[in-house]
Amino acid sequence: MNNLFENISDKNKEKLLKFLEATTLNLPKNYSVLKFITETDIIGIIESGKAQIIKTDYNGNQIIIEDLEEGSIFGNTISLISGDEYDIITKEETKVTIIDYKRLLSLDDTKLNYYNDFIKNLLTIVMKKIKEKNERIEILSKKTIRNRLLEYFHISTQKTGSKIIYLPFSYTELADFLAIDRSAMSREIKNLKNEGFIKTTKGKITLLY
Amino acid sequence: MNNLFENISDKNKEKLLKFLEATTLNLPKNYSVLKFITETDIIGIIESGKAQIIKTDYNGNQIIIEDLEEGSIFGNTISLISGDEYDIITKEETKVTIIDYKRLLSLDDTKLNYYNDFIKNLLTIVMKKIKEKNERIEILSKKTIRNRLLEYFHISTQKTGSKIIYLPFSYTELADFLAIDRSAMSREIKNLKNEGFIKTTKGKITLLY
DNA sequence: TTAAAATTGTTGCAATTGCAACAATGGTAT
DNA sequence: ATACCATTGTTGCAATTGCAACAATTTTAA
Repeated sequence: MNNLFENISDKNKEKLLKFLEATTLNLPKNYSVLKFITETDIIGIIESGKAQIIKTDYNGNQIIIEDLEEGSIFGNTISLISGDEYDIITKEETKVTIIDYKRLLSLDDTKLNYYNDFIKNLLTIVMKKIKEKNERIEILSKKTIRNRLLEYFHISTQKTGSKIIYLPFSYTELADFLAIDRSAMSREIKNLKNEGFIKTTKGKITLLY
Repeated sequence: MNNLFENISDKNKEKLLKFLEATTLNLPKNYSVLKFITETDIIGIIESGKAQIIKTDYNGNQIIIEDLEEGSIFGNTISLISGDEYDIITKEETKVTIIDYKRLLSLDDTKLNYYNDFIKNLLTIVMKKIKEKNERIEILSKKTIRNRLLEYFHISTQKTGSKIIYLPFSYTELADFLAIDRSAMSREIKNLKNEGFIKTTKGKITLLY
């Protein structure tokens, strides 16, 4: 389940969004989503397109907190966007729906059964997000580049059941995700190849162990 | 908000738990919580005591995924406890309530308004958890020990508004949390002190910048 | 098509880190 | 009080890593 509106008909979805006073934004590439939002407590849904949650720390360094795709949700409550340290930047033309979180919680019309479904869907998505965060924490807890890579491989194969890993992003982005220097990662991948642990083809890594 | 039963009376809490066929376990120190659980999809609530979610990786290394205190919730859905890689170990005498997650989602008696409250509380807690995970990811994304410490300090002061940080755990545990070698951390803290950035007293760090 | 931009590969070198080993201190249980 | 265990501090050293700089390749946009 990846869709906030699972089990909710289009008609009911519309009703619900009206109840929640949802607004929809169509944003071009490389735009800040949050610039258009004035409420303090929101949940956003990526209807189409791609975006990233980016944090800029006190030194000006940026890290990608999360990749957002179609169906992804975000929000200050959900994804820690407090103050001006966080922003969400569209990576392509993106359609976003914004709902007011407090309004969502106060809406207590139990006659609306699709409202219950909606909350449950939200819960499921949010829990899945925790799983993903835990996985990343497990990776980042490894002290060497090699072990981060191996942990990443391990998680991938656990998910797909396959020893072939199709990288969902570029090596540059993988290095960011693993929080290691790209060139050092490149060196370590070379080592793993030389030692016969892996084989690489364009955008694909095959485990030989 | 930290309590799953916020705004729910004791009477309704009891009713709800009965509906959910909840079971309560009283476990001594250093016991595996999951050993006593047969269902596959559960949510656990720490009623009293302390525990830790621990992952053992394929090399046998253990990392602490999360500290659980009174009021904390956990579960395979919530906190990624899949297979035998994860376990929850009590750190003292601990009382745990277990509910069936699927039953929770299928329970659709909208007449029970406290059920809605329960779901909303659950949602709020889970979102808070994401915030915490994001914070840890931000810390672990830093490449040097110094920057991990400074990020940790930064987050602490952001939360409390104070330049005095009361460490919630020992230095040994802090090093684990930051995923760095304890002795190397000790060295870096000494450096920060010598350079006049911080001052330390027992269980307390004061920022001088 | 072609120029520009982004991604990838490579390597030397300095800096940081983990590791190991041990001393010192503090806390706890008997 | 004392023996035991956990936490903390310290340091040398080897290994790993980040950084910088540059070449090669691929992708993108005009």
